[in-house]
Amino acid sequence: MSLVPATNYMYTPLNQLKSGTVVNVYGVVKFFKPPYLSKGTDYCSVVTIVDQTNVKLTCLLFSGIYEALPTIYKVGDIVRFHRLKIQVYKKEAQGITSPGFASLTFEGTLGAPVIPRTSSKYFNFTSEDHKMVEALRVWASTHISPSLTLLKLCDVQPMQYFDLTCQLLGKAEVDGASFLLKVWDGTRTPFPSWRVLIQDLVLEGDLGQIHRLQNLTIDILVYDNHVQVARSLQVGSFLRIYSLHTKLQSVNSESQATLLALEFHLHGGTSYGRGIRVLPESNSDVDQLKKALESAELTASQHSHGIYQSEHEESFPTVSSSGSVSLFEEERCQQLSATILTDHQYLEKTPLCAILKQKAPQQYRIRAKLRSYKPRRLFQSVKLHCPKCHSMQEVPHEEELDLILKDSTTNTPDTKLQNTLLYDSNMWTTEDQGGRKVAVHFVKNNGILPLSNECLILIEGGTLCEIYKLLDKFHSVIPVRSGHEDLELLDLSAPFLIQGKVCHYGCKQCSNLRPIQNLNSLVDKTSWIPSSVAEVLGVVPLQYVFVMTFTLDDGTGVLDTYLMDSDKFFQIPASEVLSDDDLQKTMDMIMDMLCPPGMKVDTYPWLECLIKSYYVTNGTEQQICYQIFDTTVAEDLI
DNA sequence: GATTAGGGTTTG
Repeated sequence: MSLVPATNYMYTPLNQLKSGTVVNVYGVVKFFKPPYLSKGTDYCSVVTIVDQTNVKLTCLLFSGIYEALPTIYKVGDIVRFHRLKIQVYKKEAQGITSPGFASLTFEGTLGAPVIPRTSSKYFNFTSEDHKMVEALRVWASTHISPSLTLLKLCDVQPMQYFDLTCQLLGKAEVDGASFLLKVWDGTRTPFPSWRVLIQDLVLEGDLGQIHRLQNLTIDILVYDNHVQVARSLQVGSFLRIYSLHTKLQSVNSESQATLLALEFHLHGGTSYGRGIRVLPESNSDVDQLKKALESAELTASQHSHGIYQSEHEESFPTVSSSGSVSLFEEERCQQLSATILTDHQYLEKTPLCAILKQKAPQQYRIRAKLRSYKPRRLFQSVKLHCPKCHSMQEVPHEEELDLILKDSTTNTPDTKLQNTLLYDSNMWTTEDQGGRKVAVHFVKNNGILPLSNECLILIEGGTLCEIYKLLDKFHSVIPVRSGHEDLELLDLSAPFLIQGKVCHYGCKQCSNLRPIQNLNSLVDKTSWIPSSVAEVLGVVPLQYVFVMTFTLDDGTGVLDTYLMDSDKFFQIPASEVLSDDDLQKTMDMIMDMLCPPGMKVDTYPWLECLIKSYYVTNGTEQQICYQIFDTTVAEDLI
């Protein structure tokens, strides 16, 4: 530091920037793309900062040297830029590196030590800088919401983007466009990770460790521009992977059971800061991660030692409850169980300890208690499932739905498409909302308008609130827009049919939309059965399902099993539960009955269940999963 | 010496 002549740097507040000037600035990172190789000659990092003036500045930072770009690990970090050029792009100020650009980065956490991260050999750092950093920390603590995207694997949900801090255990070439990373963070995902098929020999890493950690490891596929970065990573290093995408996939296995697996993708491109950054051992998050890994490793090795022993024992014979159970006893058991079987009553009961030692696929009848279940919140357990491609997605929230409807109906209704043989039309112009036009088309039955409670209406430009109001009076609503020759369905992000308070969605991948006029081919134009409407419109309807993990315990062993069910298990339709307070209360009641809060496990009721076992395959190893089937909650509980 | 990218998720 002493080699640098004492310079008094002036820092320009972000609300006083002038185009064409070169300035020094301080700011809190609001958004950033970790450095990546640009299509030119340099590395690039895009960083948006904000300061106490509440003005944002997006900066384009280029350098031929990766380390010369700011070492930002997360949103909330504080940066100091020297010699940043201000220019105007799309009528807004923009920062760009100018000759001699240099940066310092600090942790943004209040109270954390103020240690600059930089690759500069010599830099100016005074008590004034110290004060600047602390002032920004204080300001940010009340003006910037903490990032919610840094998640542990145990907290990830199907279908989300998040940032993962992890250790690299293995890597493998998959094909030119994708590369496999095997990582862990010491916690277990709510569903087992998918296993990407690779040739055994191409996996680089400690195979023994990967095998021992089993489902504590996840498989991440990285694509396109991330492949070469991934290829260069050192096994054992600590990483932060930004904007990692999860997707829950169900695949029908040989045993006909549905396998649920969580996929992890780092898609191509750098949108939303997608990328990978190596974290140094000195990073405080790495410190915490290491502790979590150590304790998880300990548990895993104990566990794997147990499995090792059991592999050398004779495989456990299927235990029948008492040789032959009398019919009377059988009935009594059924009555005492909170769940009953809807088929396969002839199967004999198997203790969980025996199931845990057997191969898949098998079907079992068990009697156990529900120790715990996930997710705990009802709305998190309801998903949309495509019976054709088995993809799983979240149910859009009402606010989301409102936006989807707004976004997909920007064009005004075309009067040429109104009043056809299929429907009579009416159009309104709203007064207070900038003249928004709403068209409603009343679908006729053989040229005659039916009673309103049997009438399907097509609506253009209506808000969710307006649609709900119309549903009080009319049978069903289909949101549409004016196409070139016919009214057409909106993008399948929007429901293709709404009845009561239930939105019926279609699968974007499997549907092949057909013209609205095809509604004419429906013979029955009064009952509007969703599956029939879907069929004539070329929509593959998504099914509402409950997806839950039940941890079952019968005193001999503990088993995690999945439940994927539309209405048979709880006898509550998953499609209606989100919009019906009474059904929600019933659901909560059932769950409290099956797994009473604040009570000892001994006092929980017994559940009689049928479960299927099946394999999740992973080139070198196989993991067994279990799913509940043909079981229903006893009626006297509902 | 200019270029790179110019925040706003893939569709594997």
